[in-house]
Amino acid sequence: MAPTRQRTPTEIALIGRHTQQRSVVLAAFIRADGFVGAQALHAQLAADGTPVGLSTVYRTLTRLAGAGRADLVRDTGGERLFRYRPGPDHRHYLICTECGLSHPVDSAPIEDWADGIAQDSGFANVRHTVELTGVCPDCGGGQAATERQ
Amino acid sequence: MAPTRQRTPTEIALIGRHTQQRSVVLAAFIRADGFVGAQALHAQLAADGTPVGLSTVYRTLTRLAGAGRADLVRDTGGERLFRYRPGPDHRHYLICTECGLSHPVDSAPIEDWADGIAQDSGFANVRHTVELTGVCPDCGGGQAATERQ
DNA sequence: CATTGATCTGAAAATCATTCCCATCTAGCG
DNA sequence: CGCTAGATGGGAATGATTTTCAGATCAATG
Ligand SMILES: [Zn+2]
Ligand SMILES: [Zn+2]
Ligand SMILES: [Zn+2]
Ligand SMILES: [Zn+2]
Repeated sequence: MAPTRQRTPTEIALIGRHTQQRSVVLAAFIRADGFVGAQALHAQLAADGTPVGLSTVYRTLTRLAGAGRADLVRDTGGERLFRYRPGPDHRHYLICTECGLSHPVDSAPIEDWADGIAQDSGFANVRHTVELTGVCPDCGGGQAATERQ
Repeated sequence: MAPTRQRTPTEIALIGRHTQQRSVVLAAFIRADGFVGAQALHAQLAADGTPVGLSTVYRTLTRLAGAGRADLVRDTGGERLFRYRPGPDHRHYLICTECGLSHPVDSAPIEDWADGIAQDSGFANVRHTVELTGVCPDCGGGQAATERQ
């Protein structure tokens, strides 16, 4: 194997000590470029010839999410899917339930709305989760029906 | 025990055959008046002296959700929480993370926004999940900080 | 460099919600 | 009253995530 020089991504500083495994996990996570599950990432790492323990993958992703560098959703099966978030920005996605394609949406109206609710309600520390799911044009055969959960 | 005549809630017709267990589960579910997990409902039923199998509780709640008579969210631990929905209406709540108090919010702006996204994106069958959580005035001691997930 | 205490890793075991299996009931219909 | 598709329940199975903990690594220090 060629001696791959590891960079030291600044993200790692956010989540503790710098290690080989974290470098590799982070790199693969970024490369994934979309929502990935811990298990899938673990499998990918093994396939790439840089195996890392499943626990370590979980720990790394969980910490990244905690540090605000990863978005987190749950698929319908209850599995957690992570998505790398380069900056501190906050956004929402429309995700295809068939192929996983994720598509950022303009969420300014939501942010304003949520901020307004927070103000009016008297609740403290108001957070929101907004998920949009659907079937993308490539996957959906036909007519566009819009339903509400 | 007094012979409790069972009504036949119309909801049950939506999800199949009418049984004692379904009556009892549905009654407890409605009485719960807020988000409940299947396990909690199962425990409640046992405490009420009308034990029902856990599988049956799961089946009943799942079917109600399928029939559109229950809202469904996941708590941070991955557990599914159900909430009885009397009519076909659709709404969103601001839920206190401390005491569980849920507070309906005006979601018209969200609905419009989501509908707009659905239109523009070309995605079919677009659904949305919107959850607001915070600490209600009774539970929160002090100043109101608003964070974004 | 060598030392050393704090951290990290990973394989296996433990958790825990949810689903599956299947022998046994029962609602609903004639 | 029978009959049968549908329903029940308890225990086993599943599957994602977490915990455990002994040994490996890191980074700071002398
Ligand atoms: Zn798609
Ligand atoms: Zn937002
Ligand atoms: Zn409260
Ligand atoms: Zn809505």
